[in-house]
Amino acid sequence: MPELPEVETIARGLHKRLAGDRIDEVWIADKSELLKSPAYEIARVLRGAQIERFRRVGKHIVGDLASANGPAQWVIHLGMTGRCLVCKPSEEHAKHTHVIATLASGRELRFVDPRRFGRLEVLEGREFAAPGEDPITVRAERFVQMFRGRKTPIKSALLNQSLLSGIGNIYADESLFRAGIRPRRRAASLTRIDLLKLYSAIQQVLAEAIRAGGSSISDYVDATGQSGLFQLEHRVYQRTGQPCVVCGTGIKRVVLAGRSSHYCPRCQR
DNA sequence: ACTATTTCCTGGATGC
DNA sequence: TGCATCCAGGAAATAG
Repeated sequence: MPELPEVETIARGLHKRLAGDRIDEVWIADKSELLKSPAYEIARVLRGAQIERFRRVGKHIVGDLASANGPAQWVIHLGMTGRCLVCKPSEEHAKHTHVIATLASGRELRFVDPRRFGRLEVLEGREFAAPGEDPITVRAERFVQMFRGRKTPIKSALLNQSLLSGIGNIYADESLFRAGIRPRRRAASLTRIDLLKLYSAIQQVLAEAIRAGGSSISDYVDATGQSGLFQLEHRVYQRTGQPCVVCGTGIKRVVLAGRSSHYCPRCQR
C-alpha cells in the first residue's frame, strides 16, 4: 500500500534512474480502465518527451516532461497495488502490465497494477496539485487549525486527502499511537496540545519511514525492486492481539471508515 | 458543507 | 486438491 513514504521512495528511485532519458514509444493495454486521460492522449503526450524529473506530490508520482508542445506532466497514482518498474525489454512482462514506455536508453518503464486502483493521466498547460497540504511541509499552526470543529474521528480526518495529502492507513495508525490518541476520538475534541503532539508524531513517523525506504506490505517494491524496511518498525499496524511495545497490553483492532484501525487501549486515550 | 457508506478489483489466506 | 468465501484499502461516487 503505497503511502507518502513509499511514493517518496519510488519517486526518488525513478528520478535517479530516469531523469534525462526520453520516451520513444508508448504501449497501452486495450481496455485499460486506469487511465484518467484517454489512451491516445497519454500516448501523444508521452511519445518523444524528455523526462526532466520525477517527484512526489501527495501520494502521486509526477513526471515533469519537456515535449515538443512545451512542458507536460505525467501523473501516476499507484492505488493499492500499482508498481512502476524499470526493466530491460527482454524481461518477461508481469501479469497486469498496463503501460510500457520504451526509453531512448534502451530500457522500459512499465506500469503494472493487478487490482487496478491506480490511475494515470497526462497534463498540459497546468500544474498538478495535491488536493490538500503536504504532511511534511505543512506548518504546525495550519495543521492545528485544519481539524478545528470537525466532528469526524481523527483517524478519518487524517485519511482525508483534501486535508492532508499523503497519509494512509499505516501511517495514520502509527502516528496516532505515537501521539497517544485513539483513532475514534473526534477531531474537534482534541486539544491544541494533542494536535501538536500528533503533528510531531506524523513528522517523526514519516521521516523514519522514508529513511527506511517505506513499508513493504504485500507487493510493494521501489523502482529497483527493493523492499522497504519500515514494516519492522510498525508498533500497532497489523499487530492485533500482540503486546504493545510500550506497556504490553494487547493491540486492539476496530473498523473505522471501512478501514482497520489498530491501537493500544492503554497508551491511547 | 460535512460526514458516512458503498463501490471498484484481484490475489492470498482460510476453512471445509 | 479443490472450491468457496473473506479480506486487504485509496479514493470516487453516492446517500444522508
